[in-house]
Amino acid sequence: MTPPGPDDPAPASEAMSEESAAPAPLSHAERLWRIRHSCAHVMAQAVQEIFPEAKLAIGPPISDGFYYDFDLPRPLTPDDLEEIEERMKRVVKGNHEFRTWEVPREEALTYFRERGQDYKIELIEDLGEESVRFYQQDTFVDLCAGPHVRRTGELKAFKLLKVAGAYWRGDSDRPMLQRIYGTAWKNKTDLAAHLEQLEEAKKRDHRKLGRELDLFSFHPESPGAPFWHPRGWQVYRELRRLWSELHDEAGYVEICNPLIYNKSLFEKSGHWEHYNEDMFKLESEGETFCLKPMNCPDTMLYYKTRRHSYRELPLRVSEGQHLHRNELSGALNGLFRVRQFAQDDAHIFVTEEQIESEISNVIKLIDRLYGLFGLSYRVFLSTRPEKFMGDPALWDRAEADLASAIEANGLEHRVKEGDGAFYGPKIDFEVTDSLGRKWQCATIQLDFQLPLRFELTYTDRDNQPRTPIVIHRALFGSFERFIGILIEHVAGAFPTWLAPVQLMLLPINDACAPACHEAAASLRTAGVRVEVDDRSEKLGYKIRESELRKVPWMAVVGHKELESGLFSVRSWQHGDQGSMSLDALTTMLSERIRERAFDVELQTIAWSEDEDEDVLETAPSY
RNA sequence: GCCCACGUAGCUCAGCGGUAGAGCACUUCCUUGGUAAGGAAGAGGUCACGGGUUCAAGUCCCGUCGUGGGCUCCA
Repeated sequence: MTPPGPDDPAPASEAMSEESAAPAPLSHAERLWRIRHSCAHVMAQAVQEIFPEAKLAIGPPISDGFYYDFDLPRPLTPDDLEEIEERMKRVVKGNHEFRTWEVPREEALTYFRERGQDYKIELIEDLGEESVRFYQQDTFVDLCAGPHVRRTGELKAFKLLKVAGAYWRGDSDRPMLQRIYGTAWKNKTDLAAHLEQLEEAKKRDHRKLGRELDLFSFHPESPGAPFWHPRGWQVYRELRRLWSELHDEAGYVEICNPLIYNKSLFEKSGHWEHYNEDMFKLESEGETFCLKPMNCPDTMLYYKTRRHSYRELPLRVSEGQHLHRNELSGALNGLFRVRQFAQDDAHIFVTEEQIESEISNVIKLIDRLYGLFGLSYRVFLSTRPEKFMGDPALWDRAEADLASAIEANGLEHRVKEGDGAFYGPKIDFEVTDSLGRKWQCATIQLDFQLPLRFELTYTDRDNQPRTPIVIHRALFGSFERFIGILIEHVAGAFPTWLAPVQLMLLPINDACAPACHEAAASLRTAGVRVEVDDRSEKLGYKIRESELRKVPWMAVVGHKELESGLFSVRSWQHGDQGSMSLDALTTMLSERIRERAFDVELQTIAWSEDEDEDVLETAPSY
């Protein structure tokens, strides 16, 4: 059959509406998926009305919304978005039916050839099916597997958000298209909640807070490398201290290796072949050196400095040196994507039998760590990919060990089939922050290959050399990125133990300042980070300043306090806390600090995340 | 790297061909004040950098650097 033109809807006998096709009740996720997918089509119609010569690429639903890629004669402006949105609303008002029908491959190709829709042609050719499916609403026809909502009138709540460049099929050698992103929900309430969440995210952007709270800065002289200011570095130091304590307790040893290596090291590890482009390189005396992009190869060198017995394993070696990766300039993003950073890295050398228990140990460490920050997380197990190295039987056993280590810790996990690295399976931890955003932080990766490449051995019970297995693992991921996540998670208001300044003493007038300095000295001895705001300003002014700096605790000291010996304590979150002796105040603070109490009330925003998180998994695969 | 946008005082921004502006922050002085901004004065900018157009360029054009949004969540 010939696909119907805009004024020639498909014959009723051949056209099928979703109404008759899908009698089963839809899950919430499925409905959202359809709404978003349908919005993409309506948007494409609007764009095509404005630019009849527009070439359409793809327009799928994504989490929170949808996008569509277009090849257009000129760049889009924000005004264009408004017009497109207006036109979309008109289509919605028309309450047009979504119709669908099968089209034989050749006819579909002819249809799109006549219209110069090169990308659609390529899609059909790549599909390699005998027939494809068309969808139509109002005047707009598109190649699409569907399904969609029944009528455009069901698209009640959407908003176009931004225009971005996107390569056709994500390939930098192919044309750059213009992508319009939109968000769509089942009703206006959900849409408003989502927009509010976006607003809130903007407010607590770590780059903005980093400047406002004087934590760090970036400079063109070293793009992608954070300059840590005293307050930000204090947070960094505190996290490092925590990290060292946890690892000392857990039986790790820490080493400190060089930053610069002859490229031969990376030839041996295989990075030179695969990672070359991402490394910073230096020349010296005719030799090529690289700033190390990861700690594994040089940790292997450490292992090889002497012979090892099976009695030493598991050998847990941590290293937190700075790493450099020459990330694409356009990929840099605050603390989230930097060129210089430190991973809280460790490599554990184990025997095959030790995998399960050692993985379990790492999981416990991660669980303990995240608990300190009020972060919940999910666990993913990635299994053997199609292209892999090593013994399949070893893979199978290792995967089973990883799964049972997860279960032994009472955790649930999802399997990402075939998503492991070629050198071994892995477990990823994805934390959810207070705004419901997900971040992949901790990772545990088994490596069967690196020990072989470096010819690592240990001497087993029977006096025979055996090859150990290496476990790569990081808990925070990188300190830089984790601090960025943390800043946004707590909106800049750190728990007491992490706060750059934990207590601000506020003398009511100049006469009370000396007493404050005395108290400050005593508090510092007790390990409290305290400052005295002894400027000749009014109390209200100083309080405001400390509030804006998100200092968790303040103590007002005036004549009253000096006479009674009781300080007026105020907390950042809850205001006036009544009076307290210096001793009691010191005890209260040092307890919180010692326990690393998460004394932060997270301000969360309602979002429908749990309802749509399975959208992609339950959706048809094409 | 690529597409688009942006770059004016430390920060947030106004100015968009005709002699650089505001608020906050900063400095000095007055004020010694009790739970989120006391008052006055002052200092501070080659308008990112480099070219070009023009009698005249933060303002228009080109390039460079940086920043921001993105660049498979694949019909």
